[in-house]
Amino acid sequence: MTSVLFVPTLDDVARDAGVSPATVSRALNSPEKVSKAKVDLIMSAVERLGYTPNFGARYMAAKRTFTIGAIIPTMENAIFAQGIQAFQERLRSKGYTLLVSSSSYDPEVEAEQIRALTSRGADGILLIGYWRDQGVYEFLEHRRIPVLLAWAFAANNSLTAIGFDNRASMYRLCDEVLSMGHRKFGVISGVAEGNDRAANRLKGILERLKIAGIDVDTVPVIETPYGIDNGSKAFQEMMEREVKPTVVMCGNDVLAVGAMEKAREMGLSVPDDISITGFDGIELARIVSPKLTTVHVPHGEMGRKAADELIRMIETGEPGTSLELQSSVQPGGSLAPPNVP
Amino acid sequence: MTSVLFVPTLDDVARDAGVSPATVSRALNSPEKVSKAKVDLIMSAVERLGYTPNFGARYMAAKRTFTIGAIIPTMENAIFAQGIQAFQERLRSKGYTLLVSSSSYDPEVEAEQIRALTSRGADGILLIGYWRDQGVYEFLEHRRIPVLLAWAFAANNSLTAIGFDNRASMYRLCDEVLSMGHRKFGVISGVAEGNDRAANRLKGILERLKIAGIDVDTVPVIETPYGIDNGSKAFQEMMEREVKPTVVMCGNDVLAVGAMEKAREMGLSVPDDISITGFDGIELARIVSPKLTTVHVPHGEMGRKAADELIRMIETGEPGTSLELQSSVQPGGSLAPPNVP
DNA sequence: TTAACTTATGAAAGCGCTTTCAAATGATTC
DNA sequence: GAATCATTTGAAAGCGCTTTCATAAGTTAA
Repeated sequence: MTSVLFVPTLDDVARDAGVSPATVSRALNSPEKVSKAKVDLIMSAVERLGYTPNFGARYMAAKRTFTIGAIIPTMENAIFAQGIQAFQERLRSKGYTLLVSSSSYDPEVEAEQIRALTSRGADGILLIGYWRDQGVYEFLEHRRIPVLLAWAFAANNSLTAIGFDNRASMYRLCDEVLSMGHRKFGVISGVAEGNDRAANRLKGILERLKIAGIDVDTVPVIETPYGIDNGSKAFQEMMEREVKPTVVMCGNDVLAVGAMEKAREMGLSVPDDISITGFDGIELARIVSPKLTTVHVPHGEMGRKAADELIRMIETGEPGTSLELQSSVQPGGSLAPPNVP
Repeated sequence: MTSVLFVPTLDDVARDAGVSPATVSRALNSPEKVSKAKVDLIMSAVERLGYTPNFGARYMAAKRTFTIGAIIPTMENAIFAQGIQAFQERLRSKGYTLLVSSSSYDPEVEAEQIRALTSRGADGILLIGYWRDQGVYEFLEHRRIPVLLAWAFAANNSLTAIGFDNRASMYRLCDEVLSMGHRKFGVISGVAEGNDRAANRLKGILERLKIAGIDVDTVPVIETPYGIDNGSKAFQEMMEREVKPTVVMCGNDVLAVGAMEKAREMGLSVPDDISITGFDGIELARIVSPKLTTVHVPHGEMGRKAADELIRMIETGEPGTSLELQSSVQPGGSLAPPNVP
């Protein structure tokens, strides 16, 4: 039961409706320029034939596809999920389609995806964080493809970003931890190389500790890719060392939850024996017990604002305006004053 | 510092290399048809000019884009992450680009995304599960776009699928639970309407219970969207009822983990006071304590095989071959015999 | 009624690529 | 050395759309 292969084109619609292709095109893209009667006629022909525009052709003729690309480092865990979801919903409500790729934290792959997306006519692109080869930015600038960065914000950077200050956010959380009386820290960080978010979070901790008069060189820091398992492994490694910390600050919630589970497994009570903190404020952080003390990031707001701004850049051709969003410390039971034995 | 807007075309490359556009096209797409000397000449021109093909034009001329689309119900939790990651890696290794959209479990949105992806020239499409409006399949068949379904497998269905039998998998897990001696069941299912995976998992449980002589009508079933929080809420609701189950079987790991956390919060010990099971075998299931008894699904294998088969369908034009993968019960500490008081 | 605008429509060019077809070149055979 | 065949190349058509430009039709003003 194979149907006849006939994919209707705009010309077919025109013929069917008894008008010219130009009129069909206008009826579809700017109906206010076409008489009401013809619009109706054309729309019913579209319906009848099951016409869908060919975006390749549309792109060639108009250089517009109403498609926006986003490249995220990973889909493996939920750190980007909520923000991207909000981003997509907002785009959709404004008539744009979001296409997502993931780069597995590999700069080569990311560069390739960027080329793929622009070759396929993306009107604009969302990327995560700042750090990437300068050539990538030159390529995009050269092609006049609007780019917006999210999940990070740096005041003195000319690139358009809508995000939060990872360093300052972690700095404030560290404040909180210090105010509880902790002096013996451990850090489980994401891989900082090539990842400005991870690097800045780490920096935020170390800067604050230095100011607190703590010898930063003695603070154990383990870098590991985001992942629950990796958090567990890193925590175990850290607790097997000579000097044990009273608090372990983790680069994100996923690592922190891994650490918490390992602590439980090792018979350590959180927060009585050890405090643990996270970053991101994903669902997971609220659900573990005790709740994770973490940094709440306004994912939804970030996604929506990013969508609005990127569309504005695309439609006006103006340069983008960066926006810093505020994060906040989200208290949970996983952080408490250290137990002085 | 704005650079001049000059996006080189294939014609520019041809001019630069002193050959015809046809030769450039061939050098790019089937270099074996062009003399070695010219290929080198052309490649260095490509390099020098920073040429990237325009896929819109390529699609128009050749109806091929080396792009594959996948539409997954959600990115909010990790249930599809691992499989899609494997799918993407395999596609990439074969020269295809994966573009992902998420439908938020909304059939309307999914249909729209399918149209969007085909309009943009996807060579093939990956969808999750079977159930969707017949019109969608007709549309795709009519356009001759190969479709492959994953995460499900039904023997007597003509659609090509690479996945596992959700009903049978859950049936076997239920076997296991029964063999522990449980007779009082509770079920926290995903929303079954419009979701064959959720519906079949539920069916698997109820069928098995019926055979075990349990009055299925008395088994409490709560349907709720996948989400840790929702699992927690559902669990609480279930435990507040008159008759309390000794085991709660959940539609996936995310719900199960939510249930486990709520149990802990309510002061119920797992598995002493209550057993809990999941489905999927994601990282989360291994990391909670006790480990979750769940159904292990071969995500990676499924992703890779799906990529291979979809590419085969695209490149040969032949109809696809379905493949059933085997799931297995993954034992964890969350399931134990009921405590007879 | 006619001039002066507006508004609605169509003809046709062109976007950047692939591919068919024909021609040219080179290699092989008798 | 001519005939045959394989290989390499280029000219040109065409994919489905948008948009400019020109024209036709409908309004308003004089």
